[in-house]
Amino acid sequence: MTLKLIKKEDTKVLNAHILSNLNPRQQEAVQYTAGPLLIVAGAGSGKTRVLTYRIAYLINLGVKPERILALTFTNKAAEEMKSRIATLVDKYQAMKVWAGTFHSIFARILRIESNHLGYTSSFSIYDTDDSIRLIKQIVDRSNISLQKLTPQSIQSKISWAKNQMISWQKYAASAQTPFDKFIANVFAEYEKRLRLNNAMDFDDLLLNMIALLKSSEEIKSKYCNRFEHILIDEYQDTNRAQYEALKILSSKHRNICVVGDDAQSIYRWRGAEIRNILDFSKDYSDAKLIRLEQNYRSTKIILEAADSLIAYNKNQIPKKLWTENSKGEKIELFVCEDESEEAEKICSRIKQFVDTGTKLSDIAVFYRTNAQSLPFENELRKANIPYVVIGGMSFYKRKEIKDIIAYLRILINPQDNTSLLRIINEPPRGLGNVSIRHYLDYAENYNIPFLEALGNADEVPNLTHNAKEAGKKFYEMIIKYSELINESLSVDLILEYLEASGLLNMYRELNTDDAIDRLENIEQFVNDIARFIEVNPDGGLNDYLQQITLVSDIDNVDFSSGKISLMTLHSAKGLEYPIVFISGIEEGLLPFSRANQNPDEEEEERRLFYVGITRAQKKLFFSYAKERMRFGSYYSQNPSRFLSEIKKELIDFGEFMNVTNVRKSNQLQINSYSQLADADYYSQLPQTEMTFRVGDVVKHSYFGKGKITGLAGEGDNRRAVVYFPSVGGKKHLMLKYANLEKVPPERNNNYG
DNA sequence: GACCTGCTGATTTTT
DNA sequence: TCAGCAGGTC
Repeated sequence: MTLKLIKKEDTKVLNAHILSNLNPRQQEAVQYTAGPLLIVAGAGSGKTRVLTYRIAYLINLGVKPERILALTFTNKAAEEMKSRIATLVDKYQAMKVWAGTFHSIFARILRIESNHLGYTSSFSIYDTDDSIRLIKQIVDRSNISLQKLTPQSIQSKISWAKNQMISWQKYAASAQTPFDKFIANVFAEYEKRLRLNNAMDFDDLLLNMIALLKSSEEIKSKYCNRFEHILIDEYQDTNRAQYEALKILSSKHRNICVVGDDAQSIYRWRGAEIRNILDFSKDYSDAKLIRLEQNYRSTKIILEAADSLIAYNKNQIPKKLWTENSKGEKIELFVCEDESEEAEKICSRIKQFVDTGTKLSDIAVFYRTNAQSLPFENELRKANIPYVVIGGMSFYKRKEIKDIIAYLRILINPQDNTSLLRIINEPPRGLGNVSIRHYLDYAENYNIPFLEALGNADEVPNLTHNAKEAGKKFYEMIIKYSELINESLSVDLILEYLEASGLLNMYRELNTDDAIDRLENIEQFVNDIARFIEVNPDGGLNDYLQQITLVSDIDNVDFSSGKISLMTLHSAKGLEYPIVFISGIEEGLLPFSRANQNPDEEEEERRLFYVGITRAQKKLFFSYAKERMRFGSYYSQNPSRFLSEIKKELIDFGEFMNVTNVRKSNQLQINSYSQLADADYYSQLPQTEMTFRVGDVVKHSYFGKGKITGLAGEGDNRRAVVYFPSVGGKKHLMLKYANLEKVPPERNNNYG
């Protein structure tokens, strides 16, 4: 009794302390602990703070931390959340909270319960790249010519369907066109083979979680009872499958607290349904709505710029962000000739900041596509300014690393045919396509894994002596190390295995720059494993492999390091920097070209720009280039329509102020100079040279500059296929009508 | 079966 | 521009 009283008193004190750090709205969000709660949290409104304080508050109230489930979008966010909770409550309590991404938390549960769904606990998790390989195998076998269907596009269609919870059966039933019917067949076979391989793709982690919860009352109540409180960050980016899983998981206690900002929904293309957040109050009619509208991050100018931009979107939850922060400086705009000049200008501005004592880690450069990072990297390297590129070609997606991952996977999941197929002849060991085919046929006939067929080489028909021996030898190596590694995982063992694989020697013998690079990457990878073993002495290879599959680059960035950050606008979500440069604000890039066709996509692109702007705390820069290298040639670019949507009094046009004189309507038009110059230039060209070749750069009166990728037909029927960056795709044009102008090559290549 | 070479298509964004 | 791959040659 006494004990209880003291505890209660402590709780009061502790929670009073927690609440004292919050504004009234935030306090309300933390204290409303019974029933569904929707927190609409604008950019920079202290969303993470509210989530972490809420969890700490719950723990102080006596809720067991292991009964709290916190789902985030990135592992980084989960880690940050955990470490912040650890500063508010006991460290060991904080560690017990189930915090992670949907994918990693569900994978964790699925490993425990795998037998209920017919998988083993060492199932492989396939990333997109693995899925595409598997699809390619299926397609190659089908003997159907793909025409425009690439394995990538099939993968994205299948993934889309799975995100919408459309099974292959449903997909097949509604397939109308031959294309769709073909995809339906691939889809069915793909699902079958995933099972056969004891593997799940990213989407399966969500779908199988739902299947698990529906598999029995017992399991359902086990998890529904366990999670007394569920919190979801970035709710605007959840998809249908995540939504369904949450609905079941929260059905018992109904303590579901979702936090999000519809204005920051940028993953529609991946199946995120903004509707989930817009309809939350419909799904839970008793839901409480709290708006966090005070921004603590940015200056008034930055906030107003963001606000004036996002006002152009129609679909929104009404809200108005405000701040007590100072007005701040205007946004500076850099107009550049091309992407190299853009990098130069930004880099020299960065140097100014550095010279006046700004920390490098306070500065970030954003862009739309990963490909845009290169000129910045070059320029920063020249200037000796340390930087990190976040995202892009992820370390774990490099060929040599994926090969090693496949080597490791097969050790713990002998059913993983896709991984085995990847490495069976890498390095070459005398098992080419023909032999592999025989092994695979045998495996299929006897319904055994590919690996086992290698072990039974003597029984497999049609094989040459060499192919039999090579198969057996490989099989024995795998079995040997699989046993050793399952006994105990050590770096020495891994190294020995990699030597035995022949992979290291292959690169050593090649001894090219590229090979040396790859060897270094492998070394780094082994170090990574060593680090893992050190931190997780009880963890198996299984845990390691899962972790690296579900982790993104951004999770591994050390933000305290003294480096400039370069990243895409997507990666920037959830981060903040005192100084932000947003580059490449051009039509075709931002909004990205495909967005032209669909107002929803345009709105998403606008939100993406909005996310970028609202990352900035003190000072924001915009830049665009008049010409940009794409696919090896220069194309002229126009400033983004979004620039004209931002109140112009917030932007400092600097030396380019005069450009605004060419304004024709009340809409701000900043483009013009390059276009006018170009128009003059082209009109002076002689119009005689009209024979076209593939690879020529041409100009079309409407689509602008493009590159010929194909030619067909004769005479009046002569047609060209032209890639136009402005539309982000190809157009089929009749030369007779298209009036294409040829652009002289020296105009396209003589830069830099 | 391994290796070489010339062609082609890719550039969104990522768990 | 460039990586990955199909197709041909040894």
